[in-house]
Amino acid sequence: MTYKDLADLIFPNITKTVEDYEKMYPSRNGRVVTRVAPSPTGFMHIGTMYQTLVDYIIAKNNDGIFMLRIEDTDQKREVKEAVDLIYEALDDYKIIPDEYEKNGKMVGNYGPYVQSERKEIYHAFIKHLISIGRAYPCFCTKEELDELRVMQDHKKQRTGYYGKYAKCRNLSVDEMINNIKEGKPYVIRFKSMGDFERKFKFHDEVKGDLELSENDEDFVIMKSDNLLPTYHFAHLVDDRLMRTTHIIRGEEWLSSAPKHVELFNAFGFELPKYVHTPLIVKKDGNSIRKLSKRKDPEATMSYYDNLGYPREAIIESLMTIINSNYEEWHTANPDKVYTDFVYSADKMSSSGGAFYDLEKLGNLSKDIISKKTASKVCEESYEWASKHSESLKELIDRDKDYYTKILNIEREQEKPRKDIVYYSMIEDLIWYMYDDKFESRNKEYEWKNITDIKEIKNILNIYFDEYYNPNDDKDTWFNKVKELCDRLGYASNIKDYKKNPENYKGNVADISTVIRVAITSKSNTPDLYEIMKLLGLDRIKARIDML
RNA sequence: GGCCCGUUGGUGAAGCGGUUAACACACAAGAUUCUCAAUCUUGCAUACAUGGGUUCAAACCCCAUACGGGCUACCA
Repeated sequence: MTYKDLADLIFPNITKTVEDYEKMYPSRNGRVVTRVAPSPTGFMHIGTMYQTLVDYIIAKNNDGIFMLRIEDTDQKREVKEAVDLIYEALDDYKIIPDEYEKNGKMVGNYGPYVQSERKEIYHAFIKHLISIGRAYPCFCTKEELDELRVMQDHKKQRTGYYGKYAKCRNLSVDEMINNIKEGKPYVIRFKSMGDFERKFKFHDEVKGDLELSENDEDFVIMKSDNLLPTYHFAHLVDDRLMRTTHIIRGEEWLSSAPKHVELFNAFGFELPKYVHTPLIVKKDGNSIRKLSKRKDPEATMSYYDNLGYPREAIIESLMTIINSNYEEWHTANPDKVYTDFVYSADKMSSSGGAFYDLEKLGNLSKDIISKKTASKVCEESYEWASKHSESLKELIDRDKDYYTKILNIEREQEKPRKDIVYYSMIEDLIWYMYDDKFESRNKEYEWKNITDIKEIKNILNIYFDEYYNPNDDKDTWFNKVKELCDRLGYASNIKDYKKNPENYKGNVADISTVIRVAITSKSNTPDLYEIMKLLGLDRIKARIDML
């Protein structure tokens, strides 16, 4: 019996060869090809988004092709609907892959793009390996492997299935065939020819030139339960056949790179470029760790959606981690889109992990929102509210025009107001502009220096009877407030007040605060003049009567 | 335990043998026709993990130590 017989026994129905597939998926003539390859685990991790951006940028920079491939070889972890979630997330961020598969519809000629649909292809490659004696069935049980590990551990040796410990590699072909015929369960392992003591040069686009030990493990390439390949083997087959030129993946893969190199060599395939990106980490007390979906809500893209950050802000903040010179570039080129930025792998931080800074995100975000027009903010916040906030949606629905005007306060000016960080905070910022909310929601007036209600009413009565005119422009409006100050014994000029506070009952800031609080109940609001204009005299009077 | 990667101010991060060690966030003070959000100005920190080398010269090169991270699965 020969290896060929063994291969035929294991894969009797596989007739296509590696060469056939090589012809079916020809080289793409030097075009850059990247791919993001998430597993459908039920949520979109921020790290996946980060990775995606790198893939996307590299493809866009080089007029290349960006693919989305679903890695669903682990059926135990799979979650229903998770695939849709991935498409949705990319869609939200307007990152449209050039090649992908959705609802059974395939876009691109190098698919299928879902690993569970590629079984036959993997099998053809494995069959080839078996027939040349570079892969073999392993019948070791879970218990045996555990035992081996414990033993190696005890002897202080490297754990793993390699060299003399790889006992199934020494089975004769006849024994293997007999075992299979007896129905013993098995996995397929790669037969390594490597020597752990030997080093080879490996170039990583981020880390530079490295020296790694050769792989000597007979690692599993096909699982026993679903006959699907492990990541290592799928990477080889998929990225070869899809002609991926740049493998962008997290740093955690660096240590298995020797496996991949040996695999590519075994087939005589040219190695793609590897871009091992730092992980997104966070500080947890004294230790640093990967962002985890269980412990860190901010690890999941839905966290940002729920809060209502504009997507550009997320992209922007991720881009600054990807290449720290991005921010500088963007200030120099404010009109360009982020895909115009030229990514360089060697500028990527090679240090342990990248911290995702929510504070920085907030800063970026309010800057971005402040630069949008009021109607744009209206539109986007409405879209957000439709999914996440019934009450804000209701408020907008009442009168879109009025809502837009509120958003427009201090917006159309050289340095627009920056107080909205994300859309979910809008309602908290503007509720007092709605009469019913004002009446019901807050009876606590935030009076500051002047708290005597008689004095307050006195100030307001005089102001509204004799000074306020809705038709005044802003300068006139403020001058009248100052006139009122002078008349009532408050300093209209703060500098004067600071020099001789004992000469006055207070100053113009105190008077402004009284008006502000009476009308809005809050001591901090945007420009009072604009608020009063928007509210109109009747509504203002009604509010003052409520005091 | 073994193998690999890393360590620059409060934080992220430039730097690639000769720099006053950028820049951004945060922070502090002052300024502005009202509060807040901003904006402007200024400031800010004993920042190159430690100890040895190599060199006329080291954050940058080499070696050790410490610390952090990753991998060490029929998970990706």
